[in-house]
Amino acid sequence: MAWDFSSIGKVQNVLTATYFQRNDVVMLARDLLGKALTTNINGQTTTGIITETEAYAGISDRASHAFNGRFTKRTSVMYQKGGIAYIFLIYGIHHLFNFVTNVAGKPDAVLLRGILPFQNKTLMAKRLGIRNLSYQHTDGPGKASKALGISTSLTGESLEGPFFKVWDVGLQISYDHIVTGPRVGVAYAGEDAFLPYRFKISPTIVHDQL
DNA sequence: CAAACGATTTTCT
DNA sequence: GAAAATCGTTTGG
Repeated sequence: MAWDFSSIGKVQNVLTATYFQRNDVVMLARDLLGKALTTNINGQTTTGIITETEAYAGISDRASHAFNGRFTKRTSVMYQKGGIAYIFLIYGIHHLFNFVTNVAGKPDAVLLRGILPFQNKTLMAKRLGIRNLSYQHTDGPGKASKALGISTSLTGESLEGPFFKVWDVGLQISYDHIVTGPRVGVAYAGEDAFLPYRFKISPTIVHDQL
């Protein structure tokens, strides 16, 4: 079943901090699939439909940067109240974007792992250095951030604007179109490496839109 | 201060 | 499929 893109743009509700402050980060990671993330960088707007996420569940999650209450200059934003961005650099190259969730003091976050280019694809392609943009150029956490112009300098910024906004655009992703599995690159996390905290929209559905 | 290590991507065989 | 690229953050002395 293909997405009904004709409905996108008609129902546009901005997700508020209240939404992100809910305490079930795993549910939020799944619920964010199909939502739209807009960035406004240097007066330039780009939007992607969220296609893949991972949940990082606070101080008890061995895969989380905040495991065991680890509090550093980098991770401190995770402990703020939900509704802001946590962006960090990985492998010296990639800027990874997270939605900080839950209330202050509970360092939960949802990692953005993939988007479907939606608005201002021209600029996204330019940022990526690509001629013909397709989903394979935005289907990883580093690639998605690059397409949206996200860098670590925006860490701590609000998800209610002016740099970031998250929209409910009326897309309903049914359960049978969501693939669930273990998180990527967290082999060091022991038992927690096997937790089913990764969610993605079924690739066949996404491919229908290319 | 030095060293090791990544919530990855790309480019090789 | 394996390995390099590449540098800020973290950790240990």
